[in-house]
Amino acid sequence: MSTIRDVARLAGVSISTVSLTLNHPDRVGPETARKVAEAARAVGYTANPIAQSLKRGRSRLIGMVVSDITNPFFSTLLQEIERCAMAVNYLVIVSDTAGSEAYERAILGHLSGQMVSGIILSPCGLYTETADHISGLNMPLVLFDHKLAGVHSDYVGTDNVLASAMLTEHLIRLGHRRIGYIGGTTGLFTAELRKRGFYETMQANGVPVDPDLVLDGRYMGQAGYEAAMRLMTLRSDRPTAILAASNVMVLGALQACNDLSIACPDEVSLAGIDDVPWSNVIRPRITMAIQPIEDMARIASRMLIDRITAHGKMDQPFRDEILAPRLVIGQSTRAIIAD
Amino acid sequence: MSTIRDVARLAGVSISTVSLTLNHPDRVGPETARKVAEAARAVGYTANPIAQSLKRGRSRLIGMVVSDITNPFFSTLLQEIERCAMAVNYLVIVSDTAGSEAYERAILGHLSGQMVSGIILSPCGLYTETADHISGLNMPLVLFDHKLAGVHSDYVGTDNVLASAMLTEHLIRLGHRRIGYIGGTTGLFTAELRKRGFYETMQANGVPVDPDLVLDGRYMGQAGYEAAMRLMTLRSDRPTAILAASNVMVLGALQACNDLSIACPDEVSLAGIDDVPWSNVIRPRITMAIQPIEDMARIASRMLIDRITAHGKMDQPFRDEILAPRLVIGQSTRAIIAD
DNA sequence: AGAGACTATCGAAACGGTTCGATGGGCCGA
DNA sequence: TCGGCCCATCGAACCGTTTCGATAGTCTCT
Repeated sequence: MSTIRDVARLAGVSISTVSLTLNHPDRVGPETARKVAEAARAVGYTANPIAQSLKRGRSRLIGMVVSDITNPFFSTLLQEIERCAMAVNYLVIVSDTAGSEAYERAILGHLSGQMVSGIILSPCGLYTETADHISGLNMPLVLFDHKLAGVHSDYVGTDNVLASAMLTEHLIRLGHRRIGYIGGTTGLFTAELRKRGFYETMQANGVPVDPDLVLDGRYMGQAGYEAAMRLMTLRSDRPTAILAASNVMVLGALQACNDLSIACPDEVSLAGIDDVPWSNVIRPRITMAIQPIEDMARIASRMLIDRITAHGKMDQPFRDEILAPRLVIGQSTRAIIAD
Repeated sequence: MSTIRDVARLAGVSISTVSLTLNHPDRVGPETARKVAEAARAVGYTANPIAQSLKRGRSRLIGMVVSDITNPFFSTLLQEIERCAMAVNYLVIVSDTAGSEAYERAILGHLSGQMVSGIILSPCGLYTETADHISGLNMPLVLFDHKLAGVHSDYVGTDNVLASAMLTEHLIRLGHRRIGYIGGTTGLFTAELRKRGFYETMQANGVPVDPDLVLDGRYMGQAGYEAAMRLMTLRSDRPTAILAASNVMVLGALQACNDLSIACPDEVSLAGIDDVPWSNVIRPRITMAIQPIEDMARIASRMLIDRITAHGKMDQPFRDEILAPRLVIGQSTRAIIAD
């Protein structure tokens, strides 16, 4: 690999002039600029990013930290981020915390060690005390999906209360009154909001919530399956509909119903938040409140890039961007025949 | 952030001694080692990875390049790689080429600029002439899924011929003779092998292949959908079974059948290579030749890490690791009733 | 006791850039 | 014609490490 020295020698100027030419073209003479450009091309020069990072104190890398990259919600996010980042010559380091808060802290440490220019984080924990560890990183940060109390940063998410409210309303309109709820990890930002949407809508419609029908599915397919199993095998009367707080949990619930030979939607209605991969070939087609993931990803990338390029002027106020989910009615929910 | 100088000052030794202590503990006196360790802990020292990279000529990063990170096949790969990498203190840069060969070359250039220690690449192109560009990178490289002629490196993949042969055999045993084939991108490594498995098995069983029934689905869901549409609306007698060379294409085909109100498996049998996301809630359950992706990912990671740590001793012969796919029979294929 | 081998430590030179302050030449107005 | 200013260019310091060669000091063997 050729270095800046090679270019300087060939162009007959000093290395500082070469650097100047490359970084601030307006501050060198036209003749010099030409010579340098030519020499650079001749030796096939590209600045060494590592050396630049060392000197500048940050690299052309951005970090993305999520809890499960296998979830299409996040892999789509990654795809979009990577596209946006590459467009401005950044590479993306991604890390999957598998839901471990300790791992997440370690990763964030590593990323800041690599002097990444910014981070997109979809946090996985409750963060009673880790919040300041995160703000202590002191670099452009965009929170995604989950918001953290005590962390000042940009944020992109959907209206979680609205998402579950829409689905709950839909189920109630179909005549359901015994509605089971499989929630996300208790205490988690989105989980609490979604649960609130459920409770509020039930209450607003005068439908009582049976506490026995509200379970924690920890945002995991397996736990969703188990929760649905529990709900559908209740001794007393089981629910006529189940609302699950995430895509993997609703699929787990569907699986449970299949295994129990309980027909959906004939015997139980199923609905969930988030899009489901390959939703159009899953039978029955699930009724969902879809998060506009592509838009969210694009906005998050934009926000981060803006923060990075505006670094130094950190005075700009932080923004919350909250998008509305879209209700898509499938065949997994239907009106109750008799009471 | 504290530097090696802070440690040296506090420990009362030179910076080279600190470096020596940290990198070659056996070559310093026990007393010095203690002092340095203590000082390092006191100031909370962590070596700056960027500076190390610059000096050492490579970073603790590894690159992963795939054609579609949204495909669960690749996101699972990523998850596994990231786990293995973190275990030995490497971070992973991932890039999605969206199937563009030019983009892929650009990415590889960027990665080598970042001095990554190694790359896992699942190439997307035909590479008539790009092969040497890749070998020119001259760094540990593991090829995944697709093998490249002319590139000497480790390789992990499944037995592609076997995969399609198993499925073809299965269909023939069920009595199918008019079997449609939706292949991957023509010319691509895996696509050609899979097609070969199909042809060979047909021939071995004395079943003629109708060229009109063999289409190119370019490994994409949409193209798979269109190909299936074409097959199922043929004027002359349409196939009684379709074999698709990838997960997304078989789902596209299923979608096409649904849209045409052609019942699967009653009117047409469907089978495909690769696991399908959420296969257990897709109705009918697809008959598949599943690649053992977790194993493949683990092996690929292992290979790469081994290469990296053994760098310098590049004399070790390159290995091909070819795993057998597993045939999983679902409800999407069934015996033909009458001829 | 002194030569030679070995050990522990150190100073200095890289790695490949960026950037600050200095330098000198050309141009302006007085 | 001369002082002051601006502009283009340059040298040197620095970012935080690693590593090579040098330098003492210690030990061993004759």
